Amino acid sequence: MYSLSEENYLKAIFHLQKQPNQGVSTNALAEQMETKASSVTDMIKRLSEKDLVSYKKYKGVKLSSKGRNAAVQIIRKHRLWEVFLVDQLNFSWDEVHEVAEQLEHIKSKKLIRELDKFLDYPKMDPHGDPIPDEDGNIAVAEKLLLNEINPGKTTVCVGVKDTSTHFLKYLDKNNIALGKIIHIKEKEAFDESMLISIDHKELRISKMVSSNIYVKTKN
Amino acid sequence: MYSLSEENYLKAIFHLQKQPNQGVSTNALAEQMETKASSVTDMIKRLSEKDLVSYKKYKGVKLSSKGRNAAVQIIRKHRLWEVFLVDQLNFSWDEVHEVAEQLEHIKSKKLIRELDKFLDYPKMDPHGDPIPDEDGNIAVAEKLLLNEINPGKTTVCVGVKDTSTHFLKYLDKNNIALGKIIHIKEKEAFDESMLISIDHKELRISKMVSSNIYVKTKN
DNA sequence: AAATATATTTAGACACCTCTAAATATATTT
DNA sequence: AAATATATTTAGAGGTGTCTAAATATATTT
Ligand SMILES: [Mn+2]
Ligand SMILES: [Mn+2]
Ligand SMILES: [Mn+2]
Ligand SMILES: [Mn+2]
Repeated sequence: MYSLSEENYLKAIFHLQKQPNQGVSTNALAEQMETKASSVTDMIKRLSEKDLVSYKKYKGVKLSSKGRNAAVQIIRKHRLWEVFLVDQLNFSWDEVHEVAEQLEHIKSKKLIRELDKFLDYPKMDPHGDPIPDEDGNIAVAEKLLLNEINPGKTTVCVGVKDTSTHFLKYLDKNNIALGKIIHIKEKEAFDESMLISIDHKELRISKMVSSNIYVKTKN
Repeated sequence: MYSLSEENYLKAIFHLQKQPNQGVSTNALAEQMETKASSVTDMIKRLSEKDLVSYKKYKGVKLSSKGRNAAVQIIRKHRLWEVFLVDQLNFSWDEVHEVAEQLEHIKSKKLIRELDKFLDYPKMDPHGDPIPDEDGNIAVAEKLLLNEINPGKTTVCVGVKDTSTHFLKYLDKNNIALGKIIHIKEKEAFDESMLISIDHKELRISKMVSSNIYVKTKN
């Protein structure tokens, strides 16, 4: 199939292409891949050769449907493995990403199908991200960033945007987790910090924090 | 740590070095790795550079203790994953090897420790091979090849030498599996074929078969 | 519109791992 | 011991994926 490197590029392009439906820039891709722009250009040409992306010089890359499909399958595997690690192997949500980055490249249809069954067909990974189904469909959850919600509202935490160990550990320390009820008491105008309450305890969080927590407003 | 290729070479050397305690020949290694002798020589030099093997031109390679340790850890991972696939994910013993070949290269101490715990510290893989412990110790089972046993004896199947899909499927078809009681009724002198009984049913097997089944004599 | 800054590509190199063909060393026959 | 066969290494090359430095294209300022 595709090489480890190719798979990682496809995934990176997919993630970057999310918001705008236009081409992903070489520089953005270089940053995501932690490599140099020139290396990206090289790889893009190879991917283009294999019809995994469409590429016009200086205009960025877009995934072809073939490329998108490959990317989604890798993301499916990544997220299923993350569920496995947390639910079955006692990993915490800040420890899984690195290992899942490796496991997502294992090639075996049967493996991933059986893993899915074994985990009882989970819909979400430990960070609240949806798990694509076998056909590549991804459920779009109605979720908003906490910093966009007005004071007075009560919400449920349904995901995180930043999935870095640092951020996740901060959340653990402050009792913020998926499913937790977050009530917004105040929003400071000048720095957009918030006073929230979780488990009947008050907590002040910066915009940096509130803009990385996904919530669903609770009726 | 080590590259995928390096790990596969280390494992191959380990397996070939088993019987004799002398160097593994370039050609033997080339065959095992399904590659060319010249490629082997190249790689051996790199492994030697990293003190993973000792190498004298024209005299073959031996694993250093560093190399042996690396090899054993990979084998530990391979066999633990095989147990996982069979016990938890409904794989049959002839399907696991290919996937385990990939999974054995995943790098995570915690993963393998938790997997071991999750599987309740298995001692054997689905083919009856011992799983090395965390320190690299490998239990030596008392086992003999079926073709070395005399007629009249009753034995238990404890392992297989050939782990190819073909052979394992043949065994499935004939109800031969780990733990099965095998009674030896006759041994034909001229072709060393055997008449055995399993589950009260008689079966004639060739030397090719009997010399790939490990058994333990039953009292 | 020209000048400047930024983004992207190209050129040339290198590490890793593989290959074929040729050279050399070791083992086996005669 | 010489001849032959086999095993191993060396030489030279290619693919993948990366890098730095230089060239070129696009975007932003003035
Ligand atoms: Mn992840
Ligand atoms: Mn995730
Ligand atoms: Mn195996
Ligand atoms: Mn096995």
